Amino acid sequence: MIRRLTTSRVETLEDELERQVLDGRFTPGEHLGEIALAEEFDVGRNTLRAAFDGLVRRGLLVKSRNRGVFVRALTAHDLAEIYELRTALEVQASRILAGRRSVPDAARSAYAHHHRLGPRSSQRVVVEADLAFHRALVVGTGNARLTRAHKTLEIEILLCLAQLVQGYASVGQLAGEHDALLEAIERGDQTEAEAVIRRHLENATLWLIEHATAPDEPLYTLGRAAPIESRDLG
Amino acid sequence: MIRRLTTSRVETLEDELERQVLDGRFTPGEHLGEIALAEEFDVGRNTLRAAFDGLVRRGLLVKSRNRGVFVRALTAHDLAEIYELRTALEVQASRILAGRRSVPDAARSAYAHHHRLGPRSSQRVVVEADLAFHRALVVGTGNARLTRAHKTLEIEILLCLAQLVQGYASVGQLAGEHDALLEAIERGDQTEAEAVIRRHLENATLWLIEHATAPDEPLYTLGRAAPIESRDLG
DNA sequence: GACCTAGGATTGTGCTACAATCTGCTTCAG
DNA sequence: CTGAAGCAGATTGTAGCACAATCCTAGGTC
Repeated sequence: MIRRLTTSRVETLEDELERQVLDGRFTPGEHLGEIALAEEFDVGRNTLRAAFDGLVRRGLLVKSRNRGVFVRALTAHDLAEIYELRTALEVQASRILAGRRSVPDAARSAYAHHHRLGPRSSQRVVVEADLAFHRALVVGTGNARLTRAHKTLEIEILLCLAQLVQGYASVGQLAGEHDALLEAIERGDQTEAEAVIRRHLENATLWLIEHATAPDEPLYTLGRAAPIESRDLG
Repeated sequence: MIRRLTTSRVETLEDELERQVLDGRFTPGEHLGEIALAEEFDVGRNTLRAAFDGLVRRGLLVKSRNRGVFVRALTAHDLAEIYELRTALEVQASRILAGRRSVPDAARSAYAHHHRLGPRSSQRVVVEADLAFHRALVVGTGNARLTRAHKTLEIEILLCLAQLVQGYASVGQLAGEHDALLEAIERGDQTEAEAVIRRHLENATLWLIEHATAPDEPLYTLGRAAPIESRDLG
């Protein structure tokens, strides 16, 4: 794989903004002004706008013509949508892997790492370990498009966790289900693998929605209201 | 649903470029120069670049730093990837619909429209009718993210058809399988619905790959070679 | 209280300038 | 003749300005 030696200003900015949004620097629905931010990051307005575009397409921001971009405010409904799509992707990945009877090495080590975590680990670490396991399954298929779609979802999941859910399922519960999945894949049992991952994600959905703090409607901030519709998710 | 009254220049340009690429104005791998195209469409370089960005993220173009954008050259491998992802999405959609025992009205009328086509219909019409049926299923779930992902794939499928497959499966074959799917959804039989759509798409994949003209490697045009890697699909 | 209007603020778009980088050609050593 | 090094031209990357288009708010009128 060929890698570029330099990264463009836009990409750097995009990553930095993503980090700040996921870290909760901005409140959900907050308006991001071009001029102030371009000045803060010391980039041109063009560059900032390009970075905005990227984050809009990744679902972290929403854009409203002539009003600017806003931090996406997610709802329990979004959570449900995200997990439906996630289920679609991971079911397919599990079936593909089971069809080959091959558990990716990365998935095995991600499983071990996750399983090793104790109850004292921070939520951040647990979440990342859990996601890493699931990611490894998808990446293991070798399908770049499947992987890209999953990556987009991961980011949205992190945004959900930042905005409307605190806490996370216990390591023990998750690891048990992960184990069952790996076992089914190893046996080449596609039907069972699908059933296991489906149940696993359904459990996760129920848990998350139950622990979601926000109602079904987004929380608007004072001042400018977040837009109703964005072009790419409408 | 709220719609904007005006469309931005970037969006217009993006749609126009998409149309031209799918219509085969450019050859796969062809380099698109900023200055010439900005002049042709009578827009600023900024605007054109924004449109490029959109098409890159939609997978129609690939971008290479300091070299510009190129028309994406698809291969049989891409075709396989696309259909794996498509299967993931449509399986999930079928299951959701079967879980509700509800066939969307749009799917029913799309089915009727497609079924009504004769052997004299142009390929373009048949393809669009077939896609419309599948699209209706996904849209019918009401999941905007599922829908968005599917829409992206539709565009890539059209690009595949333009670049490396001629012809299309017969209406009779497809309609029969569509009918079986609707029937399973109506009965609320999730397992059967999944099995039917899986088989249907697998058949389609095999047919397409068999009829693909290009080998597994992309065809490069003379002059500037298309880039190896793009950021979003790497 | 509902509606209309003016003003201020922000984004949308085009243009120019210059830096960064890639590509291809020329040159030169072996 | 082959291949590496370096130079020159062309294209993209980024910043900054100017002005048009649009939106939001506030204030006034009925």
